[in-house]
Amino acid sequence: MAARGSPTITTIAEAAGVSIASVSRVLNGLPVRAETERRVLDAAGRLGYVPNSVARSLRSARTHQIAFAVEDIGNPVYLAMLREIQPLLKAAGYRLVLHSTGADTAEEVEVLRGLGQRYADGLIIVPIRVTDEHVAELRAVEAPVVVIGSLPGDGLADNVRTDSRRGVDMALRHLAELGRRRIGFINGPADTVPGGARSEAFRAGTARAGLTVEDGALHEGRFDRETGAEGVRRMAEGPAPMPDALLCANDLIALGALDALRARGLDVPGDVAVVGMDDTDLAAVSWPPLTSVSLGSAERGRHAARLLLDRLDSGAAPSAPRVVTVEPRLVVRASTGGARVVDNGSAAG
Amino acid sequence: MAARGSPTITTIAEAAGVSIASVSRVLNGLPVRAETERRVLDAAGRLGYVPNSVARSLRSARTHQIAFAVEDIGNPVYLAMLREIQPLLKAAGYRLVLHSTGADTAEEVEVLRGLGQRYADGLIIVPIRVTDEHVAELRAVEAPVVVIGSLPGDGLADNVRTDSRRGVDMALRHLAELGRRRIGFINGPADTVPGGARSEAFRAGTARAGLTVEDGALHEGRFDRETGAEGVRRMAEGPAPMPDALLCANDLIALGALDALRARGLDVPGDVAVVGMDDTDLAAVSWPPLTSVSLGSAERGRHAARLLLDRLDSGAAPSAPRVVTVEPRLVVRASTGGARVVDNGSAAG
DNA sequence: TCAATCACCGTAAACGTTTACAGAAATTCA
DNA sequence: TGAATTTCTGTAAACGTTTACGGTGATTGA
Repeated sequence: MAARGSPTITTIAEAAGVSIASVSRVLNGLPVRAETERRVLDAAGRLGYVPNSVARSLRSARTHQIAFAVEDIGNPVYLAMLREIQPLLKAAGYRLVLHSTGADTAEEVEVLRGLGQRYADGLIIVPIRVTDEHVAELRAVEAPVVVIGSLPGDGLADNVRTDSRRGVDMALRHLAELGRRRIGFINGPADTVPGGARSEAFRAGTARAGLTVEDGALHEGRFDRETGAEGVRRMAEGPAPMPDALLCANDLIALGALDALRARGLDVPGDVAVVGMDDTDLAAVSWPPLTSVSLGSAERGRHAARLLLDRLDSGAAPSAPRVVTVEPRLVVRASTGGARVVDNGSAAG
Repeated sequence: MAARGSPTITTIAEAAGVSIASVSRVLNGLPVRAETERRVLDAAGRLGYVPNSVARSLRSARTHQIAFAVEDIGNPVYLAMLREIQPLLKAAGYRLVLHSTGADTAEEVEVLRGLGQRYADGLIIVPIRVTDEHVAELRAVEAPVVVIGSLPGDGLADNVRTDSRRGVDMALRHLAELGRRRIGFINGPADTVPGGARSEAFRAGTARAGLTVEDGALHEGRFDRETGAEGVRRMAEGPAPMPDALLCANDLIALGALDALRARGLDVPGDVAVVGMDDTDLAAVSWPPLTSVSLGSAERGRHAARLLLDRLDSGAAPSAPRVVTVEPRLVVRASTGGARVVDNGSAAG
């Protein structure tokens, strides 16, 4: 048969005058006679043979692909994770399949279910919500999954979390030290994983610090700039006195707040101190530079990748799911005062 | 045989009391008797059957995956492309495999070569340099490839370009209208695709406008913030008078320049007007907001995805490679004056 | 020199699909 | 009712690998 299309192991075998088994052995470094090896390598080189990864995957039940699923890869938090995950996977010989699921919870579940097609050996997912369906699929799925963001029940899957409560406390303590007492809070949707955690953390933190927070100093919207601006507008135009500090549930919200404050002629940090969360690249770029609670996005990504690779590579020992918690840090910039100190929070309870 | 592991088409066939061919037919919507369909769907549902995509790919020689390769996905330009590409691919039923190659040219070539493994049906690549090896691989590769960024020879591959020269001209014209005459230029590496194009465009544009550019008003470094700051430092400390306008080869450089100008007490745009390139999200966030030449990153991504999907889906007609050129736009913000006008350049020659 | 051992190699089966082909069953028509 | 036609179904081959198994030829030891 004349060689049509790309050469396969069969083409090489014919060209080298050996069997396909010998070709495979040479290609996989199994012991063969020197002469055989020479002829196979020669033929393979001459014909430009490249092994077909699909056939390999079918035979070996390993795709050497790992999926990473987030709501929106444009979000700097997920991007920071991706930037850590990608090189680790590459170094371990895995390709990365990227899913941007969008805000629709059903799509996340769809990704989980899609793993059944076995196009990937494992999955790292950052769910925006965790529904019963998520839980059911997590139980059912066979491939290893690492979830970033707190999971409800124990033992569902490997889990990388962050300590939102601790992070919020660090921000509140910092503001308290600056003498701020009227703290406002602008949040994204409270029914999401991060929105819920941060709202709860704010409630708990202010309560513990003995601060009373008026209703007018709370605003809930989305995790975007408009929400930050809208929150400031409501607070400024409402009956209550303007807060002297704002905690924003992410940096985008904080940027929107900065814009709106500037537009109203309010000085930051003079009139209002502003703290963001996530410490994305934007925080360093904005003006004034934004104090932000780092929730260790990059670190969470790194841990997730490590956990998954561990499960995949070190035998198939189905050990119990592990939980890793990443410590938050407060990165102080000009939006709360001039000091450029990094408080790693190591002394907190 | 008891069903071990996930159910396959064989498991379903046994459970339904039909042949594997019938199962396949039902699953693919080919005509079968109503009774057969019922039994197969029933068994499949009961056992939670999910087709194995690897086996499908092997049989059909279609992976339904498309690779996207860039130097660094953290770069907002590539991110903007990705955000357009991803949903288009998803809608067309393709998964996205992401490669971040790093600055190493050899890795880009490796990605091209890797396509021979047939893990993807096509590739969109944004080369940072185009070497002879790139060209050779592009000729050799069988799967369709779309290159973003100008290719040297014609007909190598589908190609999406931007008109850097035109974009630079728009910026220069804008600065000229503001009365600026001493234009400085801070570039990234001139031996990269974008660096080369932008350097060339600046040379041509200033020549055409009859502007003389002194050596001291040129700086070349990397495409990062430090380079912007360093460029400003050199110009300010050099013997020549400080330029009254700076064109920066991307927004990151421009942000670094803004920082350095502020640090030296120079007013933007009063003393120095600053223009960035790429019009990334950062431009809108910075202070002052940055006038920037949009090179249509999102649009380029969209075109690339369309070209590729076209080739993949509309028959295997191996038509001649196509070239799409995206028009630049100047987005005017405060860093060159207060006006908030978008000049879409439709009147330019 | 002959048997026992060893190194290497080829045949064939398997991974989970899709599909060509031929045969069986159902339907149509006279 | 019987033949001709149509519709449906099952068997087997194929996609490109890896690998168990058995066989061949060379090498060793007496």
